[in-house]
Amino acid sequence: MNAFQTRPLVLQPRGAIEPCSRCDARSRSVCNAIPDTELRRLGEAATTHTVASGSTFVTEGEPASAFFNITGGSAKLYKLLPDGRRQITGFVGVGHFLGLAVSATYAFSAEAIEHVRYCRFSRAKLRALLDDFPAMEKRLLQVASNELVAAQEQMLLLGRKTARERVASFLLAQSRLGVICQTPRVQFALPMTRGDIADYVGLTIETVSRTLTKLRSDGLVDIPNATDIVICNRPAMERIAEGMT
Amino acid sequence: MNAFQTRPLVLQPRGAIEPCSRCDARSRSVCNAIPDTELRRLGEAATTHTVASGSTFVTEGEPASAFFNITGGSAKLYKLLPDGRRQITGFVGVGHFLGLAVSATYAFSAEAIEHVRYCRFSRAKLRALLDDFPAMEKRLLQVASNELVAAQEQMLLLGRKTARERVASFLLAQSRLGVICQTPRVQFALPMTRGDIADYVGLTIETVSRTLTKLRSDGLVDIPNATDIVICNRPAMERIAEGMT
DNA sequence: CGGTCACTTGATCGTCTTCAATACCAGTGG
DNA sequence: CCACTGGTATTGAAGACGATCAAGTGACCG
Repeated sequence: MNAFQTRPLVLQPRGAIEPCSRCDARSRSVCNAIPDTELRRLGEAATTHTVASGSTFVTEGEPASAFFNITGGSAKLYKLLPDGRRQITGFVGVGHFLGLAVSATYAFSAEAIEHVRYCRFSRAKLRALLDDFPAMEKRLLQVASNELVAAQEQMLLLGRKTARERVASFLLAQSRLGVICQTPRVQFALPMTRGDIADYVGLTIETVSRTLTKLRSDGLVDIPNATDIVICNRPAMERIAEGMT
Repeated sequence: MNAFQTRPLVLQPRGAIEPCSRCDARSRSVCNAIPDTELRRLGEAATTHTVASGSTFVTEGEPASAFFNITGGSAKLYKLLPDGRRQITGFVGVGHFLGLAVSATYAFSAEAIEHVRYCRFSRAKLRALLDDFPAMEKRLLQVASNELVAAQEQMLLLGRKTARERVASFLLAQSRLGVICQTPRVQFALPMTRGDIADYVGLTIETVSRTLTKLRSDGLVDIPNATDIVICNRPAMERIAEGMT
């Protein structure tokens, strides 16, 4: 289940090639708490990196030396049990901030599922930034609060929902992120594999696959290919996701 | 499963009877980010309340008008599905801070499992406090980060662990909070019911009960009565909790 | 084309749930 | 003192949902 792990390849001073002022992630990330006039400070605190799909760029249990801000692509965060069982705790995209843990080691691993670009802040430099820009700390607290709410929602899914409800909930959540076209039907892409979905919603690959085909045969979704999904009947899907069937 | 809901009974200005300087919770809560000289500010921002066991003092979906700081007793936080399925997302005790959600409504309900005392801060007053004491905001961010780590651990439990592993993990986590006596054996109390435990670890009451008796017959725990637990073999329990059986 | 990989589909199995009965304990009132 | 009650926990038997094991399909790529 775990792809062969490679290390990040590129490493450059942040401001050199792609200043924060032109960053795709800025509008969606905590960085927008820092005023335009101070963007150089921000740029100088970070280094940019890119990793290929399948690369692990954060490893659970290793010393938590830095924080990360995703500026391109998407990744999965996960925890492992010693025998290899895996729980994906979240998928993260552009603008997401990683590694806030207070403890000395990372509590999760992160692996790119698409080519990922990110900024890396050492603990010390982020600390200095936060001290100078309390607004950024406020934003981080907001972000963390929202993630906590999402985590509780996911606990409800993992602890109490059926396979059908889990898959429906997952599809709806994904549809809210990356919509491709929005007629009455809502189409969007699933950048992750069935195995990733399974490890996220606490099922097996086979059950995810079977559940998707069942949803299709029930006329609730369309699956033009393995990576694209169309929700044909959103209200019905929402009822399913909440267990109201 | 949900007890009849009553409303909080007592409501008094915080400083009037029990100043923050003598608060049991202070050392364990975010309040300790506020210097002694400013404690009056803190006291005036809050009102104190007490609720009996079984009372719901935060309700999912209602307008999120305030934040809470537990100063006595313990409570459970949970989410419900429309058909009554319940997921307890956490048990909280003295010093715990509740209600950080950014959204307009509470994302969870809170019900006392022992007689609970708490301080209530209106959003506006907490906002003012945080603006004046950035150290408190820093502490909140730390707390939120730690809770996020705990939430991920719980996702691993709910998504990937067996019944035996879940119960063992739960007992170990509880043992780290309220130890009564610590010989080689570790005894502690479980203030919550079997039903609460079940809804926390994503099982049924029956499975929790059966699993506990199995752990006892395996000589791993002792169960002098329904509310007390003794872990007889902690290393073995830790291996079980991590799936290394 | 052969190989790999992701996905799908089928058949069987096992863990946990469900349903049901019983035990237990504290509180209440005859 | 004891029967009665309501809530909680334990235990047993049967059943279901999802896991596991296994085979087959299709896309992509050297």
